[in-house]
Amino acid sequence: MPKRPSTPDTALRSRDRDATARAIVLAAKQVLAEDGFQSFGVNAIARRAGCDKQLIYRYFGGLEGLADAIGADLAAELADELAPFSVEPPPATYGQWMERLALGLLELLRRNRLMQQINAWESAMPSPLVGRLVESRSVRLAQWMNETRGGLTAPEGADAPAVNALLIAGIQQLVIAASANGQFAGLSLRDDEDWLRLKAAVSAVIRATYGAQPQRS
Amino acid sequence: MPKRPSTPDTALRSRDRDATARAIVLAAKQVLAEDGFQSFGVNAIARRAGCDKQLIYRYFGGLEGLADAIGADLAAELADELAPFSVEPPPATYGQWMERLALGLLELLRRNRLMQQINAWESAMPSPLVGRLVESRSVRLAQWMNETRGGLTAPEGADAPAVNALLIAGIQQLVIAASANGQFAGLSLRDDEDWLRLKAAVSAVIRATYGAQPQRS
DNA sequence: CAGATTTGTCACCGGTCAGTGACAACTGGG
DNA sequence: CCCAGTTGTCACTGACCGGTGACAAATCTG
Repeated sequence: MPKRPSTPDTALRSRDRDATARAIVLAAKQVLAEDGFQSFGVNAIARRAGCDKQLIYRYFGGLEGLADAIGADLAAELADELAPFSVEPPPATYGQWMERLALGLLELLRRNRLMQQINAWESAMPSPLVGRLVESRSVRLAQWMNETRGGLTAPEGADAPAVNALLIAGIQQLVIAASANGQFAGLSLRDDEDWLRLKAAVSAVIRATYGAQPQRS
Repeated sequence: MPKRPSTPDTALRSRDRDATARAIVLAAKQVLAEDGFQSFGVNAIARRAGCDKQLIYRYFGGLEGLADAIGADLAAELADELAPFSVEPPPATYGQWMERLALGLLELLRRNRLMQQINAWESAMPSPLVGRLVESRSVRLAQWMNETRGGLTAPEGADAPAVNALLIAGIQQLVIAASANGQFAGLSLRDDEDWLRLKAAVSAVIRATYGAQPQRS
């Protein structure tokens, strides 16, 4: 046979733009989830995707366009992960709703290393790049909250937005810290028992603040 | 006059090793506080200190030694900032103590951009370098907590370590998010009124969880 | 004064980064 | 079959990084 310069059986690595673009998005998500936002650059992503970085510029117009593609990907993913928490019977009180939301968010965030990295990135060094990633996520989350809250309102005297922001921020920070250091403020956060203990504390705080009994009106 | 190659009046920039070392530590703190841990490198610090990066290696043995020097600096600073919260009359209940601690930490952290950056750094990408910065701070804080808590103990039924970690994590995350984005989860955190509102929420949560009345025993 | 030491500066090395232009290899339509 | 367009690769630039060796300038010590 005459010498064929390359790719004897080219069936595997067929020249498929869509497949390559998908591989790049996947590689970018992996790089971000596993190596952190420090490594989120064209070189590392192309290396991981097994293609040339030039393709990132050609197919996505650079990192920003790629971030948009990832954001769209994430929005769909988030919707899927959020769905299980909606099918249960609707909460009877605002406190029940918030408790379910907080515990669900904790569990979801704990198992999703990609979202952890995005949150850490957003906190550590906000940039238009990470902003594009966050946008779709927060929109989808707010939408889910409105759907599940029903007509429930917080008890009078409690500043629900402030209290909820405090609790969600705490959960987010604890998940990030656990992923980074395995503990926070002396509280170990490694195995499931540790997390069960924290979840109990979250429930206790919410019930104490919003009350366990139904609201009037 | 004959041509003198450099520094016509060398009185200002006298060759003083200690002064130069202090200038480097100051520059490093400024770089970290203002530009974030991304910029915490020998080049940026030397540029800001107005000297050559070689001196960082000579006087501190590299970035790690410099971090140790900053840590010592910070420990003293923290002790000064913590002092005002100790002079008041001792708290009567565990909840009062925790409330004072949480609000004090919030205020302290909010006004100290350097500690914000260190916390963000620690969460985003733990490294031996940032570990050296964190160590002295956490030791000093734990010491202060033991001194001010007196003999107070948490009410039975409340998992104080978990609840406190949740609250402190929330405060920390909110301060960082405010510094980065001016808001969190839709809660604006820009002017003093916003912070007053958050502080009220912190107090309300702590009182609801630990109870406003004194503990027995 | 003379020589050694300290203090400070500069130039350079290898490496990684983002971004770009040129080119090779493959594919499909005429 | 041939040619145009697509897909992918490679080499290169310029910038910045951490780190180091060589050297100039000031200071101290005898």
